[in-house]
Amino acid sequence: MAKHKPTIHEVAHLARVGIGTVSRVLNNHPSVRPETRARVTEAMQSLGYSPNPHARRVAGGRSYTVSLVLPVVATEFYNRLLEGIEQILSEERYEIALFPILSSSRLERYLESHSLAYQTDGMLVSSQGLAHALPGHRFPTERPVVLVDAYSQRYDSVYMDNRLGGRLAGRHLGQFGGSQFTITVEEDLDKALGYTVFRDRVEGFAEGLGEHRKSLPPEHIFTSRFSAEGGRLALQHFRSLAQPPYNIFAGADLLALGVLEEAEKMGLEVGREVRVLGFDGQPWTEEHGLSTLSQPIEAMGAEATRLLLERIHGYKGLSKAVRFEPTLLERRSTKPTKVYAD
Amino acid sequence: MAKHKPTIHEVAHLARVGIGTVSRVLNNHPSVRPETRARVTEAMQSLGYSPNPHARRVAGGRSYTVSLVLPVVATEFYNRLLEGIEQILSEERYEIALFPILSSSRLERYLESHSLAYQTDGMLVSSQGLAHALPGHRFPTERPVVLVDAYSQRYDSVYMDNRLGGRLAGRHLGQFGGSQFTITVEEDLDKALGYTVFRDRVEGFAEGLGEHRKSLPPEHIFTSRFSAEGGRLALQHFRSLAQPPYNIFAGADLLALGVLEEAEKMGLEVGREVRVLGFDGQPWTEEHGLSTLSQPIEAMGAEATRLLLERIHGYKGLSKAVRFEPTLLERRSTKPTKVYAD
DNA sequence: ATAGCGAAAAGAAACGCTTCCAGATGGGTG
DNA sequence: CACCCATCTGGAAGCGTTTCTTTTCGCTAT
Repeated sequence: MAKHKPTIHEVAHLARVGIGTVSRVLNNHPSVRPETRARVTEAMQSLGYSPNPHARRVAGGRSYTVSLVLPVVATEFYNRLLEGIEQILSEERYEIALFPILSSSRLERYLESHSLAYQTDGMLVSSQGLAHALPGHRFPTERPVVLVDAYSQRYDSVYMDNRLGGRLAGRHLGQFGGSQFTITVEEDLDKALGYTVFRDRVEGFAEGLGEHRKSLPPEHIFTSRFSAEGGRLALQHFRSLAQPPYNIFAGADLLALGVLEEAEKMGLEVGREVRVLGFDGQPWTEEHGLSTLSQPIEAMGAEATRLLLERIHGYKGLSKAVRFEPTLLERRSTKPTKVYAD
Repeated sequence: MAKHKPTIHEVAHLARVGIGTVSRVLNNHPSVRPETRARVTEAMQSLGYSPNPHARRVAGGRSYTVSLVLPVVATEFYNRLLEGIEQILSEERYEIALFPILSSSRLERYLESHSLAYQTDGMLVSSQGLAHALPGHRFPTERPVVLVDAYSQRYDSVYMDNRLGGRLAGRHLGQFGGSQFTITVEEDLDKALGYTVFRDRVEGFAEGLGEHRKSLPPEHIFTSRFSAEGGRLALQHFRSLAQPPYNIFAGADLLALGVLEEAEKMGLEVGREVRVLGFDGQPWTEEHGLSTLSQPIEAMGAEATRLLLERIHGYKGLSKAVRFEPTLLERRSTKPTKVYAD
């Protein structure tokens, strides 16, 4: 633990080059001889040097840091999104600064133009509502902004086609006999953020069922908070409405997990008496044999990051929107028994 | 929206002073005549000037930014904690940089010494486990660190006495007739963070009941995830074990809310057949008439921040620990009917 | 050999601030 | 009235980088 962080000068001295050369190595400037570059890299290693981002920012106007503004509902969704984002950023040696929105008052604070969020090279914003809450739908910054899991005309955006996911769910579950149900999440907490995620999934589900000439009665929609226990209550409720088999499209894997737990407790056979389909494609769904609509969340985060870096590097083209599609993973929880003709 | 952010030079020019004076005004240096100070302040106002934190950091070694490392389980607890912290920081014109730990891999990344988390003037760390996970229980930084809602010998810390809270719960509910129950939260998600919060509360509860010569049978402890629905399942479960009245100590207000919801659905009278006591003292408990153990969370955050700023300003004393106590708020949900003699 | 050229490297200037030192100002004193 | 001291103020130096200009070097073409 050196008391004193090594500077570019010490690296330069040790590698017997000028400070300019060290800087060029840091910034991957092409005109450094490979042999010189190696010497500098080695010196940096041996000194444990890492560049001071504040100095870089002052001198070059770039901090090699990107802001990520996101509502933290601490779901695995954001975990995985972050995973995808950090993957790309670390490859490019960028740092990430997180700005979680926990309340709307916090949101407002982030919109003030002197906020730290704007002191970085660019912003990734993951919140539909945030983009809309702003005057003129723009952020008070000249730096690039990319929206993740949200859509805007002004900025580049990447988003998940939740409605399609719902439709796939309807097509899949619609093939089975028995009643159709769905569990959705109350948008209460997220209303400030303008979520339509779960609504889109339910609407898509109804459409998908329609392709089988089946419909979704309003009382077959159970609204819950975002928790496994919500899924358990949902199954209890459905059981009071109809006889097995139950076909249940859960708006999230976590809800589906609750359904599985409760089915087991009730002694209902999963895959026959209770069929349940989740949404998200969480890693743990596999071990539970849970069918799910897998979302390429990491890929979405990665793509957003690539778009942002492209802008940071000076790309000026028109803003574009990239759509991602969920895909169906069929597992035991919706095993297609010989019931359907085909 | 000026393209160009005003600098200290422009402020100096407009106020007809030197840059040194402007800097002194910024840093509240005493030796500036009030009249000069006013002129400078006015110039800053009219230019919309705000100092560049990166430049301040490079020049003075201080960035007026504090890191907050915390596990984001997006509970209102952290919301309120942040509230208390930001209150103090904004008074002192400090900024805050948040480092939410969403997974343990992220945790490790934050421990690397070049991480952005260490580029600030000090750290507030809210995670028991984090402090212990470190080699030698120290963070790789020379800058001050203060622990919030955690305890350590090496650093200043402020913490909540959860066991006392449980004891208060036991003393209160123990006075009533009927069976005693508690709902606790599985520590699964938080095990990496070394939570003992909920365990402490349950242990305290048993102690408090002991003062009434009552005990807490293991099967009267329901373990749930952190959700309102968990409280509903808990009440269902308790009902299968015993007749009313039920006295329920919920480890969190959110769980207690579920109990209230389910009691209403079951047609059980709250305050007589079902008595429930929450923990946290969330603002919304009042409108629900929910008794709760109120935690001075904001005060705890504020105190931690004060300790940190004190260290940043150079205080070198021995590390201290400040304990905060929950207090009982009695509301309808545990209305003491004439049942008890006193 | 030598002029000429392009590539690579050195080092000065600049980024926006803090800090320090020297200079200016003004009032009190002998 | 000269002198001294305390109080304020101006601006140069410096923080750790990037970037631009200048210098150096190693070749090729004459």
